[in-house]
Amino acid sequence: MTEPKSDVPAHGPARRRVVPAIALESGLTEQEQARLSAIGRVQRYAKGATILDAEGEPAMLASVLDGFVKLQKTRLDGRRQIVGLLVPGEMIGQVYGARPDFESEAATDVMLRTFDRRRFRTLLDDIPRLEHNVLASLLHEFEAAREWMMLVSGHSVTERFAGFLLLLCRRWPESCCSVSADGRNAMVRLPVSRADLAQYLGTTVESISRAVQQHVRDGVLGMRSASQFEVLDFPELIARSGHEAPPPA
Amino acid sequence: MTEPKSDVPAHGPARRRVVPAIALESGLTEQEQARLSAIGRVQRYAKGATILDAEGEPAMLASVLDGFVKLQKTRLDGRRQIVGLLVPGEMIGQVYGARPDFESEAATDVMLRTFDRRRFRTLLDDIPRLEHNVLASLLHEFEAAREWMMLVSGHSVTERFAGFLLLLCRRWPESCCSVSADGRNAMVRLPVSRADLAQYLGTTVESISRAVQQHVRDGVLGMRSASQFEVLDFPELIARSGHEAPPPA
DNA sequence: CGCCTAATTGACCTCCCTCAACGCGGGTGG
DNA sequence: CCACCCGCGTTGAGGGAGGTCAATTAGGCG
Repeated sequence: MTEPKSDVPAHGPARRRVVPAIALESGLTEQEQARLSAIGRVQRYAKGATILDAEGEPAMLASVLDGFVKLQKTRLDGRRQIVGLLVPGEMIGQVYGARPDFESEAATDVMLRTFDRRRFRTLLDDIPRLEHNVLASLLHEFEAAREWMMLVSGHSVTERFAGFLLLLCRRWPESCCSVSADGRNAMVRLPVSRADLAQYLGTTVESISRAVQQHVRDGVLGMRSASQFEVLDFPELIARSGHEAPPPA
Repeated sequence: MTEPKSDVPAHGPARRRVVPAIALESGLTEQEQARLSAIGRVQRYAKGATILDAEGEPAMLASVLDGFVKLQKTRLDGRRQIVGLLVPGEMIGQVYGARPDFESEAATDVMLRTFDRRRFRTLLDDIPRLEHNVLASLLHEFEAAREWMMLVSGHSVTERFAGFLLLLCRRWPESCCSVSADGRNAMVRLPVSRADLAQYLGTTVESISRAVQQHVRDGVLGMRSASQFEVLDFPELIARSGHEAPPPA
């Protein structure tokens, strides 16, 4: 259960966990689960919808059930800086700190479980195991934040795009499909537009396009459609991302 | 105690907390503190020393007592990418996850309290309050990571350098001194070399130098020595960092 | 006083951001 | 059924920020 044993070689065979399925409920008694459910509501947001405003009171907490959510901050000049992409299992909103911090926006259609922040904290005091689960979720998010940092600080756009594809495979394997036996190639579907991608990677649509075509020309990627790629050479793609290869164990 | 009431207006009067002094011991009983002390050892590392290797077994955990520690990852091309700077109160090493993840290196001379990881986790199960403190420390680190991300993704080098100075004042006020009454100017001491700074900001020593001279020419900064700056115009420096102004409350 | 390292400055060149044009598909209305 | 349009992706030309290499200057220490 902690190792979903996916057949997707999230760059390289079986790296890390794939979809964490960190659930707030795990390990809770029936009664505790009931208390948690009592204050939670499942809500859906359409792609592009703002979930939490940076200014608004952070009265809500939410756990991502499906889809992904971008965390961003608006700069003085109006540009939006993405600081992270939340995948299922991660939490939106400051559980402890009161500061609103970042805006969260639905990057795709998403499904959330929302909680009243005050009530959730009460529960947190009552149920140590819940605090433990929150901590686990937080750690996961933390790790993701560092990965994200490695990604956006990759130097060339080509590098960042390669890194993004790999990140996608590793953290969101459902958008990756049909990997060949030798693990050298796979199909990847980009769930976002070029414009979004440009924003994520801190660049422009034009540069994204050029980076993609570069990879295609070099035979690392094949393109079925604008959002459907075939990875033709995994090792080369990894090399181009500039990151460490996964532990060859 | 949680509000050290520093007279340093960490860019703008009294923003957030200044030095958190998050201690693992806080709120523990005498006996619990004794158990914690029993497995901890105070250790010193000279500037530049490697504390934890990315490859080595993560058998050790540590809490930073003094100085600061850089978290970094080595890229394929040998360049080192800094993903964070740990200040006193924060923890090194994965408390839960087993993955070594990042190398940690002493950015200045540092003093740590180190723990055997296995024993620490045992303690964690026994003392819920300790887990709570770890969580608090982690949250702090998390927040710092996002701030760091905002910093390094600032677009021009000039912007990033301005942001770094402000971050330094906010998170490490001891390196900032003698702020004038109106809060417009202050002395700031850079605790690191240009080479380190370049690494932190993802750029080169030359570009750092040019950025500094730019600020000096424009009258935003004065330079007493290579590592001693006088902030002549705080508001302008903040504006140049490209970040939101601190809440003007 | 001479050495060594850190910091600065200059010249050059690459990458990518900007502005602009163009191709393509999918709708809608005639 | 076809013409048109509009959003999206791609391509091209030009310029600016900054990385790279190299030379010069300023500080610390024997």
